[in-house]
Amino acid sequence: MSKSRKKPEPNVEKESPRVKRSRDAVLATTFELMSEGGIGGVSVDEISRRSGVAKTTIYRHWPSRSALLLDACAKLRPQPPIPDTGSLEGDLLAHAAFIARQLKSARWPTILPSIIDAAERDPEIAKLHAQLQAGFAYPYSVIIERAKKRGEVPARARALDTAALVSGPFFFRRWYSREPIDEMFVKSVVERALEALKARSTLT
Amino acid sequence: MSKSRKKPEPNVEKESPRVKRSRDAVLATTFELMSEGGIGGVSVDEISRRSGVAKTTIYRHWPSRSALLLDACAKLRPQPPIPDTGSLEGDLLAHAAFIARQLKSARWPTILPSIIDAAERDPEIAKLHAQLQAGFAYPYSVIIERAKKRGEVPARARALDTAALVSGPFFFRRWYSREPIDEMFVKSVVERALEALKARSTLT
DNA sequence: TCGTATCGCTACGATACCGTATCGTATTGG
DNA sequence: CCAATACGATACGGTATCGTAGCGATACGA
Repeated sequence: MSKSRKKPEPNVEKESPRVKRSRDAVLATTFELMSEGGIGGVSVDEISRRSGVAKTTIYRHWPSRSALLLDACAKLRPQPPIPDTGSLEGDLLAHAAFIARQLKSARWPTILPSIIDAAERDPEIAKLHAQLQAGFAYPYSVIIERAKKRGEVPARARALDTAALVSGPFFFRRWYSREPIDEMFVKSVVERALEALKARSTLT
Repeated sequence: MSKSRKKPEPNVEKESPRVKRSRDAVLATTFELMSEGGIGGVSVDEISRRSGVAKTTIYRHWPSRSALLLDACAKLRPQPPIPDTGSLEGDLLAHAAFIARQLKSARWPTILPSIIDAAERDPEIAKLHAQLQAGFAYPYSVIIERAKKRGEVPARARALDTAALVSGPFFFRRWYSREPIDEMFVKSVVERALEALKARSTLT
């Protein structure tokens, strides 16, 4: 009930250096395996082998493989820098270019399909996916909100629609048609999204 | 070497009714399992249990689990009806609405993420994915080609770009933001794609 | 320095899967 | 009707996986 009294309480806040080493090593290796083989390519035995941390130790820190996976996925949030160029067009272009770059070189685009697949059935993963999606949409909402204050777009403009109009075509190229996302494509997609935002006929 | 001579040759063309029954049952069950659990949710033992076809028989028809999976995936091609309303806008709207409907109720959208995931690493699945993608893009190319003949769009318009601009936002909603794809969204997305097609500044 | 928390190692048990082997039975087509 | 073919049932060997148990070694922190 009360804070503490007798036992020093392992103190979740300040971990012993040893447990931190173990935990970090395991999480890093897990993420690495995820990058290589998706969620399905991660096994506890392999994590143990590659990280040098004993399997028993892994199970001392996480109750199950799923828990470990969810924990490791928390590292996925990219925390993108939200551009602030002073204009809606500048912000959107900068952010779109950033996403396009990430899709080409970052590691999370390799993992995401397996998360989407798992989310299709596993509700736990679905929750994780929703969190990732929210973080992904956040920059758009900031950018649109600023544009509203500047009077560049009507108040009814919806950030998520812009996200769909910009990221949608990018994702399509990355995972479906597998075409490269060149600069021209980024520009024209953003151009289209801007028109949608400023159009009289509201989006949705 | 020559066509045939002595043995009646099992005659791949005209299968014995028994083998057809077995093959069909197995393929149907495989597809069913894929719909429920994605590619990863398919095991030969489970197919055998659920279809009533002995595992030995399954291995008499397919050399491996992968071969069976690829065979079953051939059923995925949706062969969508290509609309011909007489105008580019009508065709695109009709086709977009069809895709939107499929995304909501058909079974392949449940399976596709697992294919995408597998294609990220397995070259065999990657080939299958490319075929599916080609079939998916085909209606767009027919529609755009007709519009070119009518002079509705410049000759440099690219069908795959239109596919990205239309299907991209749909896919985004289906698998990322998980919002429903209502009729308004379909209309506005198609509107945007039309603007892109007719814009002076070329797409890509 | 010394007790305790944490660790590594090895070995389990249980399950699920792939693919093969054997052998007796049922269907098919001539 | 009869031989060839396909089939079902069962069992197997091999591997990979998840999680747990026991036990001795080690690093930390007071």
